[in-house]
Amino acid sequence: MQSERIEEYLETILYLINKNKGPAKTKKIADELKVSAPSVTEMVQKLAAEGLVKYTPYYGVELTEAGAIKASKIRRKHQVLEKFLADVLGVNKTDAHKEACELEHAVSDTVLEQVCTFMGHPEICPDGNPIGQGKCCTTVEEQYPVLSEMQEGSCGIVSMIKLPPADKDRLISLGLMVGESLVVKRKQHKGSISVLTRGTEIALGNEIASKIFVKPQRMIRGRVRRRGRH
Amino acid sequence: MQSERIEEYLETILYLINKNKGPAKTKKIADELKVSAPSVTEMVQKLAAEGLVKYTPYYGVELTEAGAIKASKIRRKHQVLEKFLADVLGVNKTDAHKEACELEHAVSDTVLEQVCTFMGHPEICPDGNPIGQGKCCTTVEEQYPVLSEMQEGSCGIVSMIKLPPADKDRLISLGLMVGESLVVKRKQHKGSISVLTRGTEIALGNEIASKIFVKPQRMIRGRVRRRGRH
DNA sequence: ATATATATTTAGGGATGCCTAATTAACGGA
DNA sequence: TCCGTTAATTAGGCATCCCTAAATATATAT
Repeated sequence: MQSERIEEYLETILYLINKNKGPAKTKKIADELKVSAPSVTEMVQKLAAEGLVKYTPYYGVELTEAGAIKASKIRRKHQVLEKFLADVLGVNKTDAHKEACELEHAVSDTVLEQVCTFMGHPEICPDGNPIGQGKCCTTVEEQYPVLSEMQEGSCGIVSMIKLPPADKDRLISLGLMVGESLVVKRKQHKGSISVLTRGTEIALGNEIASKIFVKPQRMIRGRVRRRGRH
Repeated sequence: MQSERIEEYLETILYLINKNKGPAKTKKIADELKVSAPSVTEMVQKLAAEGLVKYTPYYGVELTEAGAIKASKIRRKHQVLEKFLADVLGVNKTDAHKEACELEHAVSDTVLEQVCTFMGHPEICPDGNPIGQGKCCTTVEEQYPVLSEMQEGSCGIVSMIKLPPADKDRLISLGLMVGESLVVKRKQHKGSISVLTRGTEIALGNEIASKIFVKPQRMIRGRVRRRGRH
């Protein structure tokens, strides 16, 4: 497994390219990573030798296909972790960003997906940028039914809610959030649906219900096991 | 900030000392860390120079006070993270252990406490060993009231449940778990108490209620904000 | 166009943490 | 006790990633 320094450089290069809409310059990279310019030149030559960047001396650094993929992966890792730290653990934004920088290199791909799934595949990072989609995100979208398509009596666990924050908050205040188990009570006219969550029955219109992805579950003694019980 | 390699060595040395009830031998450390024996000798000399271990050539390595403290901290980090991975994210035990090995060096002290708090200051690691207490754990115990001491009408968030797993599970099935908000409805004779959680009223005996630590909260529009809403 | 400032690269080293090979110390059985 | 085996250490090197100083290329202003 290669150095986490490579990841750091790639991530920075991607960031600078996006920011300046042009090749990443040696000095900018050096400033960003708080290393000297010669260190950057050296590392960039190494990255070029590994086929991760295209390096044109005195011009700047561009990402190759392979480099861009790697960089995007790390960026996604960073964002998912930042979101997790801020939203789940309540770390403040500034710290969350810094901590995510450290963690992004230590978290495996598998665990990252599990973190993402735990949060219901969030779409926006606390820093305001959209979070890149991962395999786990598309799997949910492609393979899990939306609430409005579920049959009466079936049950499952809310896995993703693809709604704007305001709607999400409203659902949360009704007790319907990612990770929560639910049972479909009644399907009504025009796609409306009523579901049971933790003893409360909620009625949802089709526009809402068609944006809630649910992982189907078997019923266990009248109660669906909730994940994350500690 | 010093190398994460030092942390790895210290953790291993602590592990071996506990396991063999004697000084950690060079070869054992080498095997454990999958490095050569000379690498161990070298690093151990460095650790000794920094006052973290007592190193007696041909005899073995012991931890100094400072080294033991550092090692215990890392051990605790590892355990809390392992618990988190296994219980919250659902990573299998073997993987959880491996992943925790990577993460333990990247997670800051602050974030670790927040992870610990999120889980309600667990006492046992999935590996079966007891988890060392941190500052956050003792704070809860010393500063937060237990449920049985709370006044009628007061509310808060369940922060720690100091009960055996079986009792915990029973509470979970009643909807009472760490992170859940509750309102004290009625205090009854002999320390019994009834609480409202998510619309359900639960009655608890004193033995149980006196082991549930609650972080007091102000009521917000009739509903206590739940942490970790994503 | 040219002088000056800035960016970049080359040259030469240093710290860290790992390795193999060779040497030396400790241990256990005949 | 002595010898062979195993463990530990010393010696010498390598890869990674960083640095400063000096040289060179580029950009800017007059």
